Amino acid sequence: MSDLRKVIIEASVSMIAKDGVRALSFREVAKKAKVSHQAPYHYFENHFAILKTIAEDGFRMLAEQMEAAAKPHPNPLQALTASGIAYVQFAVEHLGYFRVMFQSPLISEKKLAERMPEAEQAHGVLLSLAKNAWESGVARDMDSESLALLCWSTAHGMATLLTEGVISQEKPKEMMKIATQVIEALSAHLKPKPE
Amino acid sequence: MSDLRKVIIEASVSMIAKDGVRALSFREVAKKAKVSHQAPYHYFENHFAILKTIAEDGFRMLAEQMEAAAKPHPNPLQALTASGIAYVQFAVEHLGYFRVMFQSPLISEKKLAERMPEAEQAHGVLLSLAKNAWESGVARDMDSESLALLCWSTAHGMATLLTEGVISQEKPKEMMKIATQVIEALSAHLKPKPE
DNA sequence: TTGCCGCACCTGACACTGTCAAGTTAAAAG
DNA sequence: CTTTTAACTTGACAGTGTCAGGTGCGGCAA
Repeated sequence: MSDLRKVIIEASVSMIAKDGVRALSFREVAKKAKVSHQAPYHYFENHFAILKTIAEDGFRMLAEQMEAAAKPHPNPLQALTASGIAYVQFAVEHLGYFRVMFQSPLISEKKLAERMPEAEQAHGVLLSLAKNAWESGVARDMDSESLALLCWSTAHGMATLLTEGVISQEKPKEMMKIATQVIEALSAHLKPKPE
Repeated sequence: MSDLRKVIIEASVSMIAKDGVRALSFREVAKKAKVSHQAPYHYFENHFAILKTIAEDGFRMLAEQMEAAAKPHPNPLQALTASGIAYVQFAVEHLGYFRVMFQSPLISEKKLAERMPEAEQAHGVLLSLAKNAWESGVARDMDSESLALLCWSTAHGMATLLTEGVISQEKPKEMMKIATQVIEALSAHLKPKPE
């Protein structure tokens, strides 16, 4: 992989993490990389193409991080919970990627999975964790897809509220404390009650 | 209130609902309103100012819609649940406003409430609904602020996943069916168990 | 009636943006 | 030694936000 290509992606991601998707500027990126304003076009056809690349990489990273977080837990509900916390952690640590994945204009076009297998794969990780939890007796009043969607919504909402500074503008550590608390509270209420 | 001002806001909101916050263009708006490219500057100091106005209006509308949805329910948990569904409905019906409220660059600056009393007020509605529910015996394993945050996260996550087309690109009616199902599932798990 | 004020706009210019077209230059391939 | 190709560069264009400076016109004091 070319060096400049990597520099361009890194600069773009950090610009987006700092000031939002809107703030991405090819010319600014080129300036940072000390190349001409057209150099980025050698690696990416246009604005849209770099966002797509970033989103694909992001979904790959997210899937990895969720799986890694779930792995050590033999209890399926605990595994699901841990992956939810990892989801928020990914958003906090890789805000640039996260914003592109869920805020960029490439989202609102067609079904996400169809045009991005990486997103489908990350979704698959969630679905299988939810299915395991459901089969172990969690939330039997709904189906496992609904359980997955409930968990996803909560984690995703938490992630966006925290990273977009709606709740507060704390340090990452503070953010994770809040997120962990909320997600574990949800988990506690999903746990089947022993009779 | 001036006529042109209203036209400018409406055109901006519809542009943002269609193609995202990034797609807002003062000059395009001016073209739509059939005025010169500088006319909008008579009502809004700059790009930022119109986003702020839209966000303020949006938070006012959201608070109203949540309160109205909760009002008819004597049961506090049902009231909280209804306001959660209303939250998603607001996002679906007023996507332009919703995006500005939570995606625009004015978010990630300082604590939201400090610079926008309207947002603080909407937050107040949520807090009081959650407090009522908590006092009626819901989710006693956490405090009422955490309950509020859990509900907010779920509703907000649901709203963004649906409106940004991550889950699917269905008709509004379909979206609301999914959202209602998920939020009521959460509600069912929060309900105190009769011994 | 006249002169002036200020509101609600307009015209023009500037720097900046994405992107098309057309070089350049140095290494690899034949 | 020529030709091709990869990795860029320079130049130009339309579109953008926004500053500076008009313009016309209704209202109002003299």
